[in-house]
Amino acid sequence: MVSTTSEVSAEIEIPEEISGLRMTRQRQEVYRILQSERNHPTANDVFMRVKDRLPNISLATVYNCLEALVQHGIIRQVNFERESSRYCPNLSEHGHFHDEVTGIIHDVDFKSGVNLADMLSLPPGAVIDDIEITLRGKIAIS
Amino acid sequence: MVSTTSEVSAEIEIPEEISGLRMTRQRQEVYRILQSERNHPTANDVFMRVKDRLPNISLATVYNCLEALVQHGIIRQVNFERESSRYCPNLSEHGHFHDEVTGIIHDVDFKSGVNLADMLSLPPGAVIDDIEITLRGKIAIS
DNA sequence: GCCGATATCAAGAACTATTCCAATTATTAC
DNA sequence: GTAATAATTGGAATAGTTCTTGATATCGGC
Repeated sequence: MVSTTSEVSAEIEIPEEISGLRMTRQRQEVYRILQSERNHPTANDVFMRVKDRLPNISLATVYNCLEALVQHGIIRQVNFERESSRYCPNLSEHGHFHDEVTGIIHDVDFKSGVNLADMLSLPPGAVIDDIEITLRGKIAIS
Repeated sequence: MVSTTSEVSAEIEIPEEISGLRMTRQRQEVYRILQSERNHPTANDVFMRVKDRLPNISLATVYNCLEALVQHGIIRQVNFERESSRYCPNLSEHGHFHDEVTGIIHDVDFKSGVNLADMLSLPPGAVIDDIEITLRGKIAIS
């Protein structure tokens, strides 16, 4: 049994397997939290929230689950400076704006037609596998 | 006495104070290493190299020096994933290309006339203080 | 040049995020 | 149902960095 309609609000159905990864109960719940709270939580944030539903889960398992989900391309791991890693279910290519005042992290999409690699003087022969863009700043009061 | 011409090759003259920071012997030597070896070394790399000239320096002092230099805008701290921080004397706005095969980090300049913020759908009112661009990939054999 | 105030340094302990390990439990394939 | 495999747990271990404390060096005023 995966879930019933009698459970808490906004239930998200998660299949038993995603891109070859067996979705155990723990992985489902970890994934569900990332889906419902798009706050870019840390492993510890996820751990504290997932305990409501799986009181016996360990932090190591949360790390394992997050790693498995990242490895299978189901979520993304995001790092700011040397702070704790954060996790993000938004798979579209995007950057992150880190509000220095509130600490909130906003996803930032590229405007259509933008190809970032064209803007850069890359070393000759460079083949890009991944791009990461992080902005830090404030949001002016309007 | 800061240095003499009899010392090792490619001596770099460093003033006694840079942007309000007192340049102690330790800070000078740390800075000198960053200037002469543009490898984006880690704190530990710097520590090992600086011991040639200051055998009694401690790792904590290297961290302190690097922090002071970063805080005064004399060098930049660069982070990849959650690896050790690396340090970089290149103050011009630039990104980093991380070669996954060799581990070498290449500075990547923006092509002239590019304003990155224009390419992004930022949250309304966002004021950017800092942009960080990291690319990961390989360099194709030519 | 001397003296108190301040800044820096050194050494090691402490801290934190993360990973590793060994034992247990769950799941799958047959 | 059983053996093989994979996942989970809890605690120990690790690595990078920061903190603490006492010693040392530097600065500003006299």
